[in-house]
Amino acid sequence: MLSRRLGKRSLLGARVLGPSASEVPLGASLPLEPQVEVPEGAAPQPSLTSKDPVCQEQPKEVLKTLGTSGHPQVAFQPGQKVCVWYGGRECKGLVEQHSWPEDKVTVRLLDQKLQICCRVEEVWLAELQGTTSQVPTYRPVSRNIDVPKRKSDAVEMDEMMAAMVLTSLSCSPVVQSPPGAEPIFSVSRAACGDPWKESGDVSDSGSSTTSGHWSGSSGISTPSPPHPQASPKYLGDAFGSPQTDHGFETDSDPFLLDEPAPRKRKNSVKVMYKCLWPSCGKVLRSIVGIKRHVKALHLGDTVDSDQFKREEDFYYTEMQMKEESALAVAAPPAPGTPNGEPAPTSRVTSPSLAALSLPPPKVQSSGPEHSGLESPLPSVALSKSAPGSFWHIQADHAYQALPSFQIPVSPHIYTSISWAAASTTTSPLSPVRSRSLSFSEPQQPPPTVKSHLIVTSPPRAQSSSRKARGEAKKCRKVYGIEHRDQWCTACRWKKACQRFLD
DNA sequence: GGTGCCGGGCA
DNA sequence: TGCCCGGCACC
Repeated sequence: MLSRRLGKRSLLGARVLGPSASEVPLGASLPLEPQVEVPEGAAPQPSLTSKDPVCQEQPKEVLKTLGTSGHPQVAFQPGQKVCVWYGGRECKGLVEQHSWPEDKVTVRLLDQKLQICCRVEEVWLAELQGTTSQVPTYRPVSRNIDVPKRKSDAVEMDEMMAAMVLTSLSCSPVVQSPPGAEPIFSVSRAACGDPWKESGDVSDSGSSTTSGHWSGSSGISTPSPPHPQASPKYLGDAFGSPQTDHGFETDSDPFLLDEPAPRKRKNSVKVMYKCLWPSCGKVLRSIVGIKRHVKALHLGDTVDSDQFKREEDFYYTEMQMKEESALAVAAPPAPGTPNGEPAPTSRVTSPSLAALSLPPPKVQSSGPEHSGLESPLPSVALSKSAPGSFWHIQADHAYQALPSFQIPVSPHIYTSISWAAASTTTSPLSPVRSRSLSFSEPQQPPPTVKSHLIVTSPPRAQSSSRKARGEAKKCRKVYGIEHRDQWCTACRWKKACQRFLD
């Protein structure tokens, strides 16, 4: 499960070049190979020769990124009946010529009176069709995943969004492909006619791949395209409007209306989730939202097969960004300015890492949620006025800011924080009294550990959540309600009195 | 019921 | 962050 999750969650898995079909059986997990190899190795260029004008009419549906690493091929004989993928469907034809050095087969289509030139792996014997053992190594459907037809301007958005995704992923320790890889890919894809664009309606009926989303064969393996039944709103949102498709979405997302917005009172680090779907990059604030986004927009809502369940888990990544960065993200960068790319300040987990780090939102919540008294802040330098009021000021400051370990009771006497019982018989404002502070010490283990350190600690409240009522008089009692203005700030705010600490 | 104060809302 | 208050537990 985990391995599967890791593999799926990996963005590399979203768009990687795996070995050819002969090297990896169908259904096997894809190896993590940087996508940057696309332009280098098996050239993702048309697999057909350009010498034959007919070849230039080769259907663009045919995936053009087949690996050429020499896997065994069938030797086609002239006149042999074969099947070839053409025009989005299988066509029967006769082998005209099989050029071994080029691994090309010239096939004359029977029904279209055409002669096409294609790779060996794109051709399979007609008489073997239907037998599983001889399923041709090239099945376009399994490698060229359906993508809905796009408008022409979608190409620009593709590049932009791809750059966004890649930029964010460039921080990943797993992905090390240079940032230029993705644009190269996009450009080449666009240059070669954008096979995504025209292959949207290719049926997957003949494919026996495991999930339909992932191909075990070579070539540009991409996840399944947006489901054609996805709501038009989201289709338009994701593909139609570059202005709004920077992947940033606030809680106005109707999908998120039913989930509580995370408290942003104290958390400075915000966890956001970014869709890793190619050319999407949508960023949502909640895991549920991103899952729904992936599911609804990319995987398709109506898919009910088990193989698609929780598939959306693998198409988003977790980002932790500072609050201001998150706000900056909320404002879409100007189109065409790559520097407007949201820069997660903390980290961007690769999909695989994100899988390990889930559930993420609690990661760094401990610090801000702690009360100020438990925060290991440095001593607050105080330059207060009269020594007589020093304690008062210090006490009040202790609530508003943070007390140091040694609280100056007077200019010469410091009271160390301890759990020792305080003498309540002394005058509350005596500058020489010994005082103990009952609030928790910073940088200390939980009270269970502390309790054995101080034998004389007063009985604490059994409830750890609520502080025991102190024995000392509080401002309310000392000054009375009529002199509320003389109370310490904490008392005025109905907080734990910081002037008459227990 | 009075009091202390935690938790949370609001500006 | 400062200020305020509801509500709860303790006395």
